[in-house]
Amino acid sequence: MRTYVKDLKNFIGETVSISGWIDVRRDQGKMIFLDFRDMTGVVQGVILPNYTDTLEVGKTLRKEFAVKVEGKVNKRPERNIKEGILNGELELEILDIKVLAEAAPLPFDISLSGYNLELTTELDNRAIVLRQPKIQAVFKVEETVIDSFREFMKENLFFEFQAPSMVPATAEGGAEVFQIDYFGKKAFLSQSPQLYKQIVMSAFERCFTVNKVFRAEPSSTTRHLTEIVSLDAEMAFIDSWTDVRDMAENTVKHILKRVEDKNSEHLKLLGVELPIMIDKTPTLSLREVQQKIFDKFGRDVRGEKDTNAQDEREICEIIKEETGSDFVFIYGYPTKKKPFYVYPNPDEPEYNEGMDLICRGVEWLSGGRRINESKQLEEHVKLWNMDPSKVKMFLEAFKYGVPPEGGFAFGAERITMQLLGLKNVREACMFPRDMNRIDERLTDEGY
RNA sequence: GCGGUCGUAGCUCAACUGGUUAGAGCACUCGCCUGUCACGUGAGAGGUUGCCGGUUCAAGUCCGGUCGACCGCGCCA
Repeated sequence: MRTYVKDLKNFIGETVSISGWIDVRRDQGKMIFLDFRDMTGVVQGVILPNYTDTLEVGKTLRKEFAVKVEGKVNKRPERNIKEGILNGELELEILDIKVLAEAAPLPFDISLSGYNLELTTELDNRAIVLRQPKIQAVFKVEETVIDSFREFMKENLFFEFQAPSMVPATAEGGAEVFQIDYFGKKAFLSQSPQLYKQIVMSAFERCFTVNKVFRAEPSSTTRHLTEIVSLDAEMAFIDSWTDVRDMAENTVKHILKRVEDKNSEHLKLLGVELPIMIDKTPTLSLREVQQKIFDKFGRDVRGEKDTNAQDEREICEIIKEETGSDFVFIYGYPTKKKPFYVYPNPDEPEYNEGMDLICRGVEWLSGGRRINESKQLEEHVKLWNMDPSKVKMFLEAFKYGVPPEGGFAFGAERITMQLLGLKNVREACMFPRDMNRIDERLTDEGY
């Protein structure tokens, strides 16, 4: 019967069997200390001087050997108690060790304190690095982000569906897409489930999807990947785009709360403070944002059709100072600058009711109200120079009574990156794909 | 795609304005060590300084090219 390392405190005085990896070996000559790590934690084991056979085995053990250990759970002598760590008050008196698998010498230090790699080394050695506690912490936080998104959506009666990854034509026209050979014909990898979630919304009222999307942007930056996890939501029967904003805000709030609750140990390990979302997240129009940047920094971006990276950093700085919020919603972009389905403000049709949520200078989420009227939608398709036959199924959905609606989407990797203050989105993605890497580095000669 | 910075041991880094045999920590190998917890300690092994060419009495260091990395911008959600 296997005992998990985290439960050892319930077995003081008893003999147990644990399985795990050797974290560290500290060889004292006549006695050997071994730290064992399983998925639940770490415990110190000791081979005492009178176990001569086991000591022989102990001499041959190295880091990361997978082992099965029989031992007696003892309270530590008073002077050897380590405060504040798991199993600091106990240790395992090792009776027998069976090697399940030997490990080659590690190419670098993966211990908690010794780990220090360049990003490219980290990615070139992903399989090994995944054993490092801080790296594991990042992905456990990401797991919570995705779980809690799903959880909040379901609490609010959103229906989860699976969006397709292979699509017939570019959905929005904007971003670059990957073309695939589809039985000798052209198909594409989906860059967004946008049109599908609107179709599903038209029948299910509220829906969401967690799925992979692909972008062939030739963008080599700290926040672009070619394959990302998109968290998408869409809801019908809204009164205003602000209903969508509120839902987005509450979703993010829920995610922050869950991460705080479930990952406190991981956050501590990574030494990060979560961004602060105040009760009512400040909401500004694009023009208000540009005016504020002008007033504060004297940099005139008034009249620009969108925010750039510097604008986003500066407006976050201003809002943080004014309100304490790390988040800000920006709405009211030039209609022509956004996709065809975004709803134009009826009072001022050259501006739309699309919105972005910016946090600490980086975009987290985008969304807004969509056009729900069939005729207006068809007009926009023409105005955007799109071929109506390419979005036939989409347009059809809107012919049969679709109420005012909207939605939002965000990237799981970017959120994780931002939550944890990571400098590069690749750190928030277990197997990142970018222009120069698909697990292996891509070169002109190979692959 | 453009610009900046960089490329030295398995990993992380050092080597002042060009100047002896390119160093350190960790990891690795062989010893010593009965309370360590990043154990300590003695010794050893490990390098075509990314690659190609050039300048110079002399190049890790300077120049040109090339490949690669990181950062910023552009593009993009």
